[in-house]
Amino acid sequence: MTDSTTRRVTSADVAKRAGVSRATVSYVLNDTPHQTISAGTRSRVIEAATSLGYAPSAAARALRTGRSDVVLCLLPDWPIGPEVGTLLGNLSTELARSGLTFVAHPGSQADRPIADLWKAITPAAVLAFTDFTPAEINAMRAAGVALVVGLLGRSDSPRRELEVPQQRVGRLQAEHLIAAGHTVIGYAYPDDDRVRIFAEPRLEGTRTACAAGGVAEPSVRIVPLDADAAAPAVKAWHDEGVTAVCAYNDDVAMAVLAGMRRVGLRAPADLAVIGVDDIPAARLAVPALTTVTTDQAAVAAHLATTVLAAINGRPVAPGELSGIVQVVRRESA
Amino acid sequence: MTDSTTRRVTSADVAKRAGVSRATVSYVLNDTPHQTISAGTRSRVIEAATSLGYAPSAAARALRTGRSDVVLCLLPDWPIGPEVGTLLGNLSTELARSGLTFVAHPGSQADRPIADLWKAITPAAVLAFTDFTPAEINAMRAAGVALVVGLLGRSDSPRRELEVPQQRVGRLQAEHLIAAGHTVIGYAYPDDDRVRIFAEPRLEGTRTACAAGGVAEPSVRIVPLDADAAAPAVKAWHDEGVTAVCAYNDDVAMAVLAGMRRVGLRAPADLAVIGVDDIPAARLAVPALTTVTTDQAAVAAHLATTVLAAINGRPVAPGELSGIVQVVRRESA
DNA sequence: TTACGTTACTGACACGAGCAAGTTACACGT
DNA sequence: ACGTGTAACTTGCTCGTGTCAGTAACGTAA
Repeated sequence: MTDSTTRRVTSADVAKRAGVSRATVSYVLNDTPHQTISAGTRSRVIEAATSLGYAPSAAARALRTGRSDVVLCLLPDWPIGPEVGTLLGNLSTELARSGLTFVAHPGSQADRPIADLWKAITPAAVLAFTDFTPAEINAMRAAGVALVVGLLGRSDSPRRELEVPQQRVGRLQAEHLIAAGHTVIGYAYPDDDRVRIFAEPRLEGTRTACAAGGVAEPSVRIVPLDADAAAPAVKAWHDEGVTAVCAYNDDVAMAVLAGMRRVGLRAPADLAVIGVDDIPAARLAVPALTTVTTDQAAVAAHLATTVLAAINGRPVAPGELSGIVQVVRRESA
Repeated sequence: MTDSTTRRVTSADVAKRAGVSRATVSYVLNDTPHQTISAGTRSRVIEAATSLGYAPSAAARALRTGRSDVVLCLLPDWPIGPEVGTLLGNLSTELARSGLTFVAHPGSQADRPIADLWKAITPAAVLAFTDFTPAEINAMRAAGVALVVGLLGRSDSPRRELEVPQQRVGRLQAEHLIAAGHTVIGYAYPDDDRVRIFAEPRLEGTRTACAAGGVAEPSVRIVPLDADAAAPAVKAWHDEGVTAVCAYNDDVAMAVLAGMRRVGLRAPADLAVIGVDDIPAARLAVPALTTVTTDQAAVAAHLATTVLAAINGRPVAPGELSGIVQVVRRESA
């Protein structure tokens, strides 16, 4: 029965109800170390707090401590797919377990100088898919942000937690094709420049696998998401003797399939194709698309522990990332 | 050259630099009404603020005013597609233009009682795709949230800003098919119960269009995202005399196409199919998928003005929503 | 007894910004 | 000269918390 005119319940209300001072309430509710509280008082405070439905004001807390319990994730300006969506969802769940609130800020950073953004939220940590400049990182640190992570980016950035999974994706694609006996491999690179930060590490992984498997460097071609535009690339590969291609993702893989149809080639006989993500359309394609999935829950869990460790000042545990990506074997490769 | 040890720049710093009191700084920077400030002072304050790189602490501001300039959007627990992604991006841009910060909270509400969430952020407005209970709405109102919007939901909810666009989508699908001469229409309903809030208004729109076009009620069948599972539904439609189906979205539409392939039917000759969303895979399908797109930028703009109006206490302008959805004509219908 | 330590608290300040109420200084009318 | 009005400020309180520095009560040892 919350009355509309009711003011916010503050810790002073709890204190009055429990017959103690506000400080005591704070100590009890935060389990402040080196503060001795008698069992009786503790339970009285807790009882009062729950019965009043007390929840501390995040604004006041943030003002006092200089940081909030919000973890801010800056999303890239290109449309995110369902995979990134589930990754964020899992990450949110994982962080919530530790009392952190995860929020994402969509839209290009150009909208609003990102400076304003983290000043407006005062987050405990900031994650972003792209890089930060050293100046930006310093500014955030100074403003009380405990952790700044660029998930992907230039090779000189300190932390790039998503880099390894992305490379493994590309590696696994190539390994699958090489194991199937292919020796001349192509790489279908996306048309959209904005996804370069994802595409580069994947391609890198494919290159690594080719080198390790004693196979020539992959032949990289840009494949637009259009049958007519994809056809020339497919034809060029075929003329080159390429028998299998790793595609940046399932959309690009489907563009390759569409291009093949235009040129009169059949998968996997003339050209094997393997995608990434396992979007719903992949299993419905003709032929059904072989692809690589990532265990987003596992990645999220790893990311969450990294964030938590950094916020609490503990050393960051080295991630266990094996088995995080897997091939979904269908017809196209 | 921001030194790492530098503390946050406060309005007191600006005041000192400009040689005025803190209050004056506040008045200048907020254009407080009924406060007269001389031009000289005003420019000195502004100069000091910009040269120091001052940005007000959101925490302090939120504490004082009782609300922040954050607009919180609760995302549903099912994976969001690229369309919702761009909608959020546009909304973010649109709101940023008015000084509001848009953030999204992914993950199921079950993670964390939503009460904690808005207490932790103290947003100016809360948007959600699903409904709120009246108790939740009251609690938020009491806590200073200016606006609570359930974008979709039960018919007795006050505001459902996304309802109309969704209905128009379904209506436009059917209108397109009826205009092409079809008289027996099916509706391919999604397998996933979680998207029901989107599916219901779309189906509703299709029903409306059928009634208006003098055509029988659409034959609704659930179509899973799997060729084998979709085949029986397709066969049943064909036996029924259905010549065209509206699909919930492009994924479902592609499942229908896949099911048709299993059963040996061809689109659009034996059965016309129309999807929703125009995902990249739609144009790459065989046959290329006819579909309906929504102008997410326009929807975002409408949503943004609604939010702004409500926050500023102005009456909400009735939305101009015609021409927001359009058919992308390809081969399948 | 005094000195000292521990337990279990309380009082008061600080965080940074907004805003009501008070204070000058100056112009204007009578 | 004196009130009145207004432009152009400043002083000081407030929002709700976390936390440092007390302090009273109660031992306990010398």
